[in-house]
Amino acid sequence: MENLEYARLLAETADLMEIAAEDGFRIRSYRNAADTLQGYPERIDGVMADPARKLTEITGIGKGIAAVLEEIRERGSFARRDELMEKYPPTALEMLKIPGLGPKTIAALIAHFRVTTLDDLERLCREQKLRELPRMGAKLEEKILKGIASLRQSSGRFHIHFAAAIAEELTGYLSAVAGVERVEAAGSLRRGRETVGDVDLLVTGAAAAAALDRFVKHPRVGDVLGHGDTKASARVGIEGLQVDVRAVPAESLGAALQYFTGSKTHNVALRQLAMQRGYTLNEYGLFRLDGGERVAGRTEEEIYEALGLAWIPPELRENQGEIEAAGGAANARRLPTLLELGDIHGDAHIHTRESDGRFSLEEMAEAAAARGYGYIAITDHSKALAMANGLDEARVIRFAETVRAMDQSALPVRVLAGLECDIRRDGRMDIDDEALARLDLVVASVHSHMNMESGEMTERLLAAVENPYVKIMGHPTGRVLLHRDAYVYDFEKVAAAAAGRGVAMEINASPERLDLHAPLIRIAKSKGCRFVISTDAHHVKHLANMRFGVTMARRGWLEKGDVLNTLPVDQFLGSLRGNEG
DNA sequence: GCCGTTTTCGGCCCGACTGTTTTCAGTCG
Repeated sequence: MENLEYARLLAETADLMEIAAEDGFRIRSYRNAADTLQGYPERIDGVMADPARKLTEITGIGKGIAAVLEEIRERGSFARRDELMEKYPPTALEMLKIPGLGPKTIAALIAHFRVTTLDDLERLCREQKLRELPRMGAKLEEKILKGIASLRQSSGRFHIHFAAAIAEELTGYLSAVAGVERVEAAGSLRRGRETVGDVDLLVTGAAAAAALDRFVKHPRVGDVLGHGDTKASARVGIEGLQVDVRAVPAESLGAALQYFTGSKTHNVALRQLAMQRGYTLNEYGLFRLDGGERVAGRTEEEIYEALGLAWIPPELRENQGEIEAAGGAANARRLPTLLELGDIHGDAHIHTRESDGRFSLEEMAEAAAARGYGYIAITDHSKALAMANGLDEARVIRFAETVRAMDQSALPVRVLAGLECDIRRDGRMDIDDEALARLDLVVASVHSHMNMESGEMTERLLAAVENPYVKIMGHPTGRVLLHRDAYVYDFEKVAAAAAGRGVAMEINASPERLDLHAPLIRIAKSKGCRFVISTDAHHVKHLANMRFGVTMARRGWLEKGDVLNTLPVDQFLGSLRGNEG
């Protein structure tokens, strides 16, 4: 079993324990252990199989949780979890995802109304029954209804890093089958959508059909939804992500990739174009309307070329002007030369143990060097995030001095002194200017009061942009994928102000945020904004999330020149607000 | 439940807001 799955069982149990009002410190231990496992560099299964190793050597795992992990390994669950699952409906965990609904309220609803499904809960809210209970009222009913609606919308979708990991695992597994030539992921995963509903894999080679048989026997495959000669479909892992594997003849791989990559609207537009030019396009190739002769299909490039287009990178295939930009004479084409991961030279939003990160400055610098970066900015939280042990003015100043005093030549990369400073309700910074002035860069972010009225929120962000020390707007819309919507404000107005003041927009590469997303990136660019792609890493392994931020930038049509952290450190610093020229 | 230890039990993170009250429980970050 994967570490992630152990972690998930522990975290879910912690949620249920909270509803059961068990001891808070015990719950935290379960959560800590789950976090530890999630970030643990080795497979836990391997540690357990090794008689020379002990689980309790891992910090955060003691005798109790070690026994739980052994039990999970043997039978996939453990006693405490089984009891709680028996006691509460599975929807209890779903309900926790509704913002504003916490364990206490859920426990009360279950005890009083015997709620077992989201439908039950929805009906109770519509019938205004919740207000019969103490401390519950109209606002809560409204909030829950909204939450259920957005939960329904997002259910069945998965974060991109999760889908990518499964796709990569299966690609390796299927590629190892003798007689398989190529395995390619298509679908929204290939386009780099921030969440995906299912994964599409295409397999070519003499043994493509054998690969389908192998796929359904994969140890993590659960329900097999279908299994024929050319297609197998199954749910993978305990999360149940649907994966479709298709056997494709090599001569039509390009056509199949094009077809299954989509998007639907891109393909509709492309087929219309094909029609105008006397062709018909399907997953087997591009054919002449008169006579049915096949003119392309082995590669995507030859299909686009036959239609008079440059090859369009999958990230752009959303029918947002990419077909027009790819057309015309070769020298008149307007497709951007998209940014690539290798263009990135530094990471400008990183947390350490000073606030809520899990590693030291030196360890994060080491990990950045391993990625070939030249610099990082350490940007821990400011004091408004008390729970994250945010820095107050004195600690900010001390931190800046510590970084200045460091022997930078002894560090594996250049380390910049930064801060992720909270934007307060009134738009002022959480830290006074005198302290901010000591830093190399300030990322300004909203972490509170996310439900302000649009006009007020706009004013708040405009005020933040006015602070002379703010260099970057952190996760500008505040959305948390599959969990919380963006806060509402006049983005164009704020983007225009940021462009005017030289404040860069962050593209937060954390797979849970991916904020900004493509449509807003294009708006910001049209207003003259520049961008910084940052991982918001709280763990050394989070630095690898940069690829998802780059994908987001590509979806937003960005080129190397739009992104400041493609520059070497001195030019990067020089390009930030107030340092230009 | 974990950790650290003055080895056998005490400490573990908390400030602010919201909606409901009329002094505060629940939620969030």
